[in-house]
This record gives sequence, structure tokens and C-alpha cells, in this order.
Amino acid sequence: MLESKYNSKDVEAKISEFWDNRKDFKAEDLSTKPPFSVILPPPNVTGFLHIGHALDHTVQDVLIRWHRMRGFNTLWLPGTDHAGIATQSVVEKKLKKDGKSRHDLGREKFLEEVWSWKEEYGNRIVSQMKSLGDSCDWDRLTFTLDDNVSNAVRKVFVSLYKKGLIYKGKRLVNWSSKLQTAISDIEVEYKDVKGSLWHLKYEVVGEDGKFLIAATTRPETFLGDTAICVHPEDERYKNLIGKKVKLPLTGREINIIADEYVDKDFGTGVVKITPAHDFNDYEMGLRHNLEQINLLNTDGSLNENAGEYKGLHVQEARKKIVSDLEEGGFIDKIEPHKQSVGHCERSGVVIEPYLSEQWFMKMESLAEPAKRAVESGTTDFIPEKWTKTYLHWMNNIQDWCISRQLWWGHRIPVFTCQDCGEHIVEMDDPADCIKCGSKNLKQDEDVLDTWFSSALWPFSTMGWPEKTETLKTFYPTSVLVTGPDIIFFWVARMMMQGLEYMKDVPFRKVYLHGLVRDSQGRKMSKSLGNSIDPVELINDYGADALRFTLMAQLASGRDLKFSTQRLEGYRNFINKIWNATRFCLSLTQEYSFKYNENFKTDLKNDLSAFDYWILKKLEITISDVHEKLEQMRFSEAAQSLYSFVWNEFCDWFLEFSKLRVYGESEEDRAAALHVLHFTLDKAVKMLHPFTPFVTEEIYSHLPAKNSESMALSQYPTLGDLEGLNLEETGDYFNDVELIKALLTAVRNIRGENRIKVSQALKVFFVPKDEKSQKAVQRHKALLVKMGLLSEVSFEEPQTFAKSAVAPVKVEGRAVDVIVPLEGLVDLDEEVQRIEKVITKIETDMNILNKKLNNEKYVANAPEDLVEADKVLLTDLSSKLDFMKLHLNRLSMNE
RNA sequence: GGGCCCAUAGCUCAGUUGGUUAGAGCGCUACAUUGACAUUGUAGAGGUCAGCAGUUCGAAUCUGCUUGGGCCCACCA
Repeated sequence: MLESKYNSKDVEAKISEFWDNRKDFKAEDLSTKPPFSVILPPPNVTGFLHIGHALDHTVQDVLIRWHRMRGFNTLWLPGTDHAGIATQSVVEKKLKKDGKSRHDLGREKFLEEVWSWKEEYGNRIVSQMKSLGDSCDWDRLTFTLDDNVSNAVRKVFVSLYKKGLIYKGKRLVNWSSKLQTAISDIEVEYKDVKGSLWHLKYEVVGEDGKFLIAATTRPETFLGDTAICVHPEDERYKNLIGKKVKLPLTGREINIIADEYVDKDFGTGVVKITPAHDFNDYEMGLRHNLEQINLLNTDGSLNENAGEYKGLHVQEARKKIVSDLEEGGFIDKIEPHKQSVGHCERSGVVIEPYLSEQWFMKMESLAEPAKRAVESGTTDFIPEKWTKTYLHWMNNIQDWCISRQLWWGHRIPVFTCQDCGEHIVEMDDPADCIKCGSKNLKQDEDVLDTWFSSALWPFSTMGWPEKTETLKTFYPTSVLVTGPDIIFFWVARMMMQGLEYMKDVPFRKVYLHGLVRDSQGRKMSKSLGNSIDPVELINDYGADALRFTLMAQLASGRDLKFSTQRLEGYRNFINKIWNATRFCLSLTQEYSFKYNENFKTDLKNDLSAFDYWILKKLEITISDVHEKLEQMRFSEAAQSLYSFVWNEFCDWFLEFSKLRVYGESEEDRAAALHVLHFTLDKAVKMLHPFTPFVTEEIYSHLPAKNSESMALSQYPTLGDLEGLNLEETGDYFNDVELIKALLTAVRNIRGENRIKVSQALKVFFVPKDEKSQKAVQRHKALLVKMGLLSEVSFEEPQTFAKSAVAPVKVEGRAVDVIVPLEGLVDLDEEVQRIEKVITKIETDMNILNKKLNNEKYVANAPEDLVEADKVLLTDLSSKLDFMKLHLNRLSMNE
């Protein structure tokens, strides 16, 4: 027997072990089944699972499990990422505690350290993914530094190099002085910062006492100025072009040049030019052939070009230089200034434009096909709005700085001849120079940006460059599930490389979900301390509850605020399913019931109308869930299942069934138990992609099971209901709806009049037509029992002066419910209740009347709509009459 | 500066192509609870769908403007 409370920990442990011992989730390279494939965005190998992963993975797992159960040959390919910067930083931090740096160890020793770190923590995230229930093909788990991936990386690098798409250049790049490496444009995060605008005075040579004033936000860079620039048409300065100015403090002379880049109307109309430390100035420097004076060391301190300021860090140097400038009278004024400053996404430090030799990838030609693929709909973005973001970036694409001054990653496979300077880029490490034959070769020290290997992920993980069966079967993948924050970093680059090397897009659809925020809508971050640990949540509430919560909250790609209250609610839902199962199983045991899977519903007994009813509801739910999942409307699919299980199956059907199961008729008991189990089985199967653990456990106890694992059983389809004779449900279905409405009406009267449930009532159900008559007669016993009534009568009462009433109408059936209240309650309550009902009816009728009196509405609206309104109006009006009559009687009686 | 998104019950949100008499969960109130479940049951209260204007027979839904909030891109020293 099952425990009365669902114990998620025990069940999850048990199911995990069950899965571990089987190979249920293996994809088949050769199969006649239709393929469905997803690559898992590889998380940082030494990282923790965070709530964003939980969402991302649940979406994928729902899709994967759903397809697997529908007979697809599914591949969910898992992997982990070496995450160059992040991982290297962690290990360096650890070394620092022992007072060591990576340079103390040397490259080889250091890499050994990182590998052992990876060995120690690399499994952590994988087991966290498993505890979430990720049904990946774990045998295919790939790490970005695995040989086959590294091989693909080298192959692509060599190929792009030979095509001339990878080149080396001395350029201004974004430099993180903390990480001491170049980073790419998209790794720079711009933030608004309050700063100052210093107006510096440059003395014009030969014009006694005349100064040009140029403003700057970074005064320390004046040491690297190699020109002063004005607009060629600026009357104020036109005559000075070609002359020289003296740099403050140092007195070094630089030219006054003219360029249209300068905005005459901004500030003084004079700009200082520092080609080695500003991107615009760099361009200008190239145009005017200016000298580039680099002031910085790699750690962000000033170098020998800064003279006496050498060794100071930028921030300190700025203070000192400003005070020196002020002292020397070189500052005209200082204004407060708000500007946006680039920060290193990873380390948070201010990015310095820094002149250095780096490797770059030309992007324009690669971007072209990637752009077209999305424009033409070969790959679709969901939601569609991200298409714009993607295309905008593609249209303005810049060359990508792919080299990083790190050790952890794919080392750039370029060998340079130390004698003749030739670059050798081949698949195998060269022994000697192809040009001069020298053996004095040296491999580039840098590694590739982590995203370089990520860009190849969809095919490198499938065995490329070999023409593997995996690639044939599963490429392109069906859908990529990820967050919109990595459209540029990852999605766009996979599109480009996939098209370049596989000649096809890497995925047919890109589903972009929102961010998981805290309950106040703030981004989760370490510094705010508002991060939610999914592992903790799984421990406290169960993986199923967490998954269902995420799915129920995930709508139309917007961000979701995570609320523990909702999580609790869905934990309760899991428990509800558990207990419904417990109930069914206890009955099975009690009555030694044997499930026959070929059972048929049959109207041998009036009570089997309920079977028709729940099966019809099941049918509706099956097609609804299918439709919603097909459209990736996860919250709606979840909602549909939730209300079917709780509000239809548990609230009504189980209750109806009790009467039948505990009744005399063995035949009816068997019928009820069959439908109970049948419906439960289908419901639980439909839930399985969302809540794999509890459903798998339940399944193992069900008599109706037809495969060892629910994960491999068949997802419910409408076909499952064929042969159950559901065609005739119409009447029975609505009969049950009527019974439900009648019970609700009685409960309503009880509730509003505060009549205790222990107080049995006599009730008059007065049917208004033959169908209602039949339905009420048939289910009299049930109405008495479930309505907790003492007696039911179908005659109009002699006097219903002191009665509560409710007219009930359902799909062509109408019954007046009359409950005598004599001696039970204060009639005022009932008067109030009736008055409220009357007001509501009147408002509704007003709206309808207004509509129907509007000739244009009647003329323009679809006929059936108008017709429905007319019927509704008639109904309301008779209802109103009934209520008014009753109200009169109640009042007369006072 | 350019672009995108959001605003619906006290809270968190659903609401597909305009046709509703605007929904759910939580919370709240009242009552109940010996045979699945207190992680429960039954019932109730609660909304001028941010504001204004427009299109339409009809607007939470479409358009424009306003207000408030969020995100992305660009980077004028």
C-alpha cells in the first residue's frame, strides 16, 4: 500500500536507481521511427545547477519525454562546457589562497590542476541534472575538451584560416585588466556611470597664451594623445589647423588636425585624439596616420610611456594626474557627466580599450546565409519577436576577437616559425617549417574563446567531421531551447557554423524562454543574495513539484517570477494525484478487482452515464494537451492537466464512483473500477513529461500498465478511446452536467444559508422537461447521497413560501431546486441571496438587451451568436420571473 | 539616440485570429471533516482589464497618445 503522504525523496531515489539500471533513454542511430533531437545547452562543467537551468531543462525534458512516448526516436544530447574564463578564474583563486599564481606553476602544471578540479566537480552538475529528472542519453555525455570536439574545433579553425576568414591583427580590443585577456564585443556590458567631464587646456604653439580646450572623461589618457582635432568647417578653429599644441605637463607637441567626425556643437568642438585607448580615436588615427602610444600594461597599470605615473593603476593615476593638472592650471573646468561605461561581464571591472595582437574571425560572409535561413523561415524563433533582435545583430555584425590570453581551453593551433615568421596551420602539429624548413617552431600561447567550440556543438557532438549515422539521423536538430541572452553568443554562431560546415541549419526551431526572477521580479544574483537553489527546492518540495511549477508559470516566453507559494500549491497537486491513486488501488485490493484492458463501456446501468462523462472529459483533455504542447504553450498544457485531474477526476468522478463501488451491483462496481483505472492511467501518462518521478512510481503499481517503464509507454491519444462506444455520450454527458449543477445548487443554498452539512434536507427537484425528468429520476439515489439530503421529491411543493430556490439550466435541461427552510434559518439570509441573484440577472439582461436592440449588431454579427444571445435572454428572463415570484412569496410570508 | 516588451482580483499570473455575462492558483471570510487526500472538502467576498482618445454592431484583445516599469542595441569627446 502507498503511503498517505507522497514522499518525494524516497520515490525520486527509487526511480533514479531504476533509470540508472536501464538504458531507457538511448537514442538509436538507425531507426525507422521519426527522429526528434535536442542538444542540451552545455552548462559550465564545474558550476552549480541554478533555477534557470531547471526551467531550461524542464522544457527540453517535457518535449523529449512527450515525443519519446509518442514513438519518436528521440535524442537529447547532454554535455558540459569547459567555460574557459570562469573555470580558470576559480582555480586561480584557489591557488591564490596558497599564495601562488598560475605563472608560478607554469602552463602544464596549471592545466593539470584545472583538470583535477574538473574531475572533482565535473560530476556535480550532471548528478544535479539527473535529480531534476533530465532524461538525456547519458552515454553520449560530451565535454567541450573531449578529443572528438577538439578535433572538430581544429578542423574548423584550419579551414576558416585557409579560407582567409581567420586572421591575426594588432588592433584595439576590449581588455579586461582583471582577467588579463581580450574579450569580445558582446562580453562587454555597458552601464551608466556618474563621472566627470574634465576640460583640459592645450597651449597652441606660437600663438602666445592661446589655448584649445578639449573635454575628456578619462583625463589620464592625455599622455597618449597624438593629435587634437576640430571640424574642418569650424570658423573658430579653421585657421589653427596644421599648427601644433603643447600637451599639458609634459610639453610634448602634437598636431591640430581636422576631421568631420567632430561635432562642432558638442562641448568646445575640440577633441583630443588618443588612438591607442579609444575606439573612435583609433579609427581616426588610421585615417590620419597618427602615432599610437600605448599607456597600459596588461594588468591595467600605466607603463613607461606614462613617465612619472608609471606603475599606478588607472584609477590612482587619474586622481594624481588631475591634481597635477589642476596645480599646473591646465584644467579649464570640471563638469559632472553621466556616461555609459563598458564593464567586463565576467569580472565587473571597467574595460580598457587596449592595443594588442589578437586573432579575429571575419563574420560578414558567414552571417549572410544565417540571416537568410531565418528570414526564409528555415529556422523559426519562438516567440517570433526575437527574429528582429537576431537579424539586427546579423546586419551589423563585427569581426569576432576569438583569442583569449588564458590557458584553459582549445589552444590556438597556429605554429609560427621563429626563423622566417611563417604561420603554419594544419590538422597535425608540424615538425618543421613548410617554408624554410626550420625546426624552430612555436605554437601560439593563446586559447580560443569558449564560444568558438560552442558554435560547433550541434555537429561536433554528433561525430563530425566523420559522416556518422548520428548526424544523418539527428541533424538538423528539432528544436533548441535556451534563453534570449545568448542569441548572439551562441544561437547566431551555431547558425553560421552549421550552415558553413553542415550546409544546413542546426535546428528547425529556437524556443526562447524568459528569465526566472525572484518573487519581487528582480534578477537573481549572487550580490543580491536572492538566488533560489533548485537543488534545495527539490529536496524540500520534490523535483516534480518544481518542474510542474516552472511549466505552469511559463507562458509566451516572458520572464517568470518564481513564487514558493505556487510551488507549494503544485506540491499539493502532486500529493493529490498520489492520493487519488491510493484510493483506486485500495478499492482494487478490497474488491479483488482484475483489470481487463479490453473492457467496454456499456449503458447497462444508469450510473454508467458517469463513465461516459469522464471519458468525454478525458477526450477533450487529450486533444487539448496535444494542441498546447504542439504550440509549446506549456503553461496552458499544465493548466489543462491540472484542472482535469483535480477538478474533474478527483472532485467529481471519484465522488460519483464511491456510490457505485460501495453499492450492491458487482457489474457496476467493475465498470466503475475499469473506468477509474483507465482514466487514471491516461491522466498519469499525460502528466509524465511534466512530473516524471511520481508518475513513474504510480505506474509501477497500476494494474493497467502495459510496459515496464512509463517513460517508454505510449502517450494517450484519441485513438485510445476508440471502441469505447463514446459516440452516444451527448445525452449522458449533459445529464451528468445537470446532476453536477443540481448538487452545486443545493450546496450553494446550504452555504449561503449556513445550513450545516449534518442537517439533512428535504429537497424538491422540479424538472421542466422530459430529459431532466429522466435524468433526475435516474440519479435520485446519488443526489440524496451526495447532496446529503433526507428526501427528494419531484412534485411542485404546495407552498414554497419559506423555501430557498434556484433554477438550474444545463444544455436543454432545466430543473427548479426548492429547499424548504422552515425552522432552519433566518429567512433574511435567503432574501438577501435572492436579491443578489436578481440583480445579477438584471445586469446580464440589460447587457443582452442592449446588444439585441442594436440593429447593427443583429445585422453584422454571426447568426449563431445572435441566436445564442436570444436563447440566453429567454432563459434569463424566465429565471428572473422565477426568482421574483419567489422573492415575493418570501416577503409576503414575513 | 534606436528598438523591443510589460501594466487584468490583495499577491502571482492565464486569456490563440476582436463575439464573455472577464478566468485560475494562492491569500482572505464562513462552514465542515470517523472509509484517497488538512499537502483536504464545500461555499462566499473580491476586477470602471494603467489613463485618454479612436476604429468597430462589438475592444482586456486592434490603432494613436499619455503615465509607470523592465530589457536589448548604439556610444558624442
